[in-house]
Amino acid sequence: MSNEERDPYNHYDPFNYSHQEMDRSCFPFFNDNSSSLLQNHHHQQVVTPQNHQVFDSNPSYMSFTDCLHGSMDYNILSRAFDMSCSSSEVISQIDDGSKKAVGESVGTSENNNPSTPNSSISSSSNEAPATAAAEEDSVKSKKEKNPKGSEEGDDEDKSKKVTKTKKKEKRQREPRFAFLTKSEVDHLEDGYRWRKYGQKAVKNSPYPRSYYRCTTQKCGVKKRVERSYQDPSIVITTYEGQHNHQCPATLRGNATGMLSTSLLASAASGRPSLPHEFLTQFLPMNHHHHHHHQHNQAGQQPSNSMLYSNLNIHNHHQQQLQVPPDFGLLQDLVPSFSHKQQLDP
DNA sequence: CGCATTTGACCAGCGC
DNA sequence: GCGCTGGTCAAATGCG
Repeated sequence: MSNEERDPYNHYDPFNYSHQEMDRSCFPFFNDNSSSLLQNHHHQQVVTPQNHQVFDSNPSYMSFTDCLHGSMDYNILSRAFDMSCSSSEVISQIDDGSKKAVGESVGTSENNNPSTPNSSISSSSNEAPATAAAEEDSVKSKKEKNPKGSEEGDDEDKSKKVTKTKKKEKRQREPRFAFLTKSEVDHLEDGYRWRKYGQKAVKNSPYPRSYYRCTTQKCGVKKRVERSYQDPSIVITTYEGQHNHQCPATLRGNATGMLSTSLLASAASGRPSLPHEFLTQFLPMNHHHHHHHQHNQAGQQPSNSMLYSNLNIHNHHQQQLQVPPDFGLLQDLVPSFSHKQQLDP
């Protein structure tokens, strides 16, 4: 009780992304009519952000923006963002830094792949190889309750301890970013295959939050999907981690794929960090009108509308947008995303 | 039969 | 230390 009152983020904070740093960037989505992949939506709203408060933040944190800038040609991005979008409108896109001490126990995506502890993922992020191991450990400790993990039962105790220690130092999680989408369906098609692994009720919200994991073997990307309780027409999707594989939809070879490919290529030329993730995630998202029905309870292909965007790109120094306490109110968020603070001198 | 979802239990972090 | 909360696990179940 007092809990909520005290915590300014509590009214919202659907993903508790960083109670600290958060990069709230919005950007125009790939919205190119020319790319047949996108069906034009009649009511496309493009909102611009506003009410942004900018904070200078800790150096260890790399904002989404920074990543973008650092690893890829801005022109490409700009161009991409210039295109108009498909059936859904991105209302806002929020980048969450990697930090996060919040109640995320394990959270990191890699830990899902005990089979490939040091998968490509680890190399791409700020995490050391040891990290993966640590996560693996943590998983093990968790599993101790079930008898099946007989493999290395001996190490369990050991693992537990180690886990604890490592966990402490680690604490860093995969960078995440979220965006709001106006959609009737909860789980939007984004070209990847996801398996739902959990669902929880969201505090103060009648809508549950669903947890998904990329089904690709070595890929540990996760995403959370929930509907805004403030505006039920808005779906909040949070991605975490980076895919270490191609988007299945892309492989099919379509316009979107091409687009994504080129973008990815540029991304690859630099740091394979967030941008990559970002792009791989979003691009496919726009062509989801493609049948490719998924195991989605909302199998219908809807009229999602991506609203949103605003990419704050600052090359000079690390600039982060931290979400002000009231950011939590979606109500504020959405409508007020009408302009974003321009930091440019 | 294989894979995805459902769902209650479990766990870790945090505030009190 | 306790309770709350978010996140995850995994058995059961559903579905093609």
